[in-house]
Amino acid sequence: MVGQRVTDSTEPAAATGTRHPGTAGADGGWQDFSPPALRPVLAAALSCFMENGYHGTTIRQVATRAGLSVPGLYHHFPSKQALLVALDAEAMSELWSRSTAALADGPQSVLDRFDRLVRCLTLFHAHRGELAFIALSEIRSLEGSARTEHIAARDRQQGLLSGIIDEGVAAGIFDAPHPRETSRAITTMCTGVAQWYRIEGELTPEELADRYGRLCRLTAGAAARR
Amino acid sequence: MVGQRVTDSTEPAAATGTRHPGTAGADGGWQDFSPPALRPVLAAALSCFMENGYHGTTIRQVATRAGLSVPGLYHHFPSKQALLVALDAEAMSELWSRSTAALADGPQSVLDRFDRLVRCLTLFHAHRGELAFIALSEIRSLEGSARTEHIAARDRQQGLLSGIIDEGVAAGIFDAPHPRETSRAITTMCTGVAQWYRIEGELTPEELADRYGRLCRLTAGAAARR
DNA sequence: CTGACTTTACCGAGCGCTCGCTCGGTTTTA
DNA sequence: TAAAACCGAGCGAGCGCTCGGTAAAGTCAG
Repeated sequence: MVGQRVTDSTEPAAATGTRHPGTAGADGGWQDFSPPALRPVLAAALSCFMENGYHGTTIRQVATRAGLSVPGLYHHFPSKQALLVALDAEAMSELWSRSTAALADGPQSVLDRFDRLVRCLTLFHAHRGELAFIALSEIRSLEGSARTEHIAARDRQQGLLSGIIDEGVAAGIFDAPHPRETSRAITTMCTGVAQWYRIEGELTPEELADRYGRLCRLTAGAAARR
Repeated sequence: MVGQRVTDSTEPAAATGTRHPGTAGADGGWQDFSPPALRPVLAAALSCFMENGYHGTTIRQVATRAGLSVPGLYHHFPSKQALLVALDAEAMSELWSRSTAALADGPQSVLDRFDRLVRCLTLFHAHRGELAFIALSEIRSLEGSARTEHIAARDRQQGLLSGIIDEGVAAGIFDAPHPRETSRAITTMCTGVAQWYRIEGELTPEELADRYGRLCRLTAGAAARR
């Protein structure tokens, strides 16, 4: 019941996807955030979920916002749950592919990789705030295996940062007597961006990423740049 | 429809409340977290909301968990919304009274007040994680004036920290070229504790507060203690 | 190019169910 | 003996979802 459109919807922007232009794309493209590029029905679902949450949203609201009737909506997605699962998968896979691209792209010193990953996290949560917010806040609305898979993806993602911090502590780059809490704190800071950042606000995502880059270095116990 | 039981429910643990023993109590009591002390119906509602969210919870589930029939539940609270509003008010007022107590209790240097406020935030979100989590994640489920009031309370609360950071920057205690983002990041770190901390885990809230105290000092651009 | 046929994209109406909430009581406590 | 605490039964509304279709956009043999 859950996982058929899901695998389908994972397809467009999957792991190394160079399919759509400007998605997560080629070598250094992890900083390009041109078009949101969600299918219209998913975009409608996302904005409804943002306003009222998953359980607070009715299928009729999503249909109306997508310019469809209820059966018209069900032509594209088999259930309300599938909409959430597709949005969640989109968020997790885009963040993962951008993160791995960011780590691969450039100098490989611990501090360089740390900076790029923090920048990637911040940019993603600023540019894709709504998507990230739903993926974070509606975990408990995911049913059955979808929840398990989300948590696995989240842990894998979190492992990227905590791995780097462990490396940096071992190498004496970071002064962090409790790496687990340090890593947790930095992750929380960056994902928290999705909760308050508005693209219409004073700061561009890039400016924010600069400032958060400095803050995260401090938090990790490294010297601030410049 | 919204705000009648609400004002009633704000009463027990309000501002300077010394009513229930061990609530937020006297001078230095901001670190005492003995009994959760929620009315049983509210405790039932809280655990349901934690599992399924506000909209995902039915009034019948809350009633069953409270050991009541549906009309029995409505004897205590006039609506489902009133349950959420009461939980939210409880969270916000307890955090506020503890925070102001923490600020007043002890040496008044900027760094001392910063440390105590961070400690208070961390302890609260560790000990009262469920309450804080619901208050944070169900804002959009609050209807009408309840939402507005929550946001006002949140801004007031946030003002405590950002005020101290501004002071510290002005005094040269903190090296924070962007105080707004610094303050936002620290708040996010501390409130984020409610999202992952489990009391059954390895760290006691007090140990966590020690570690987070250090991290927050670093983030603020102050020297770490010791 | 045509016309039969298939596929894709959609919709009006409505089913069965569960929701929040209430009526009109009874039992328990003070 | 009155107030407080509680409940069985059930109302109207709205929920997720489906039935049985229509309209338009390919597809392809002749």
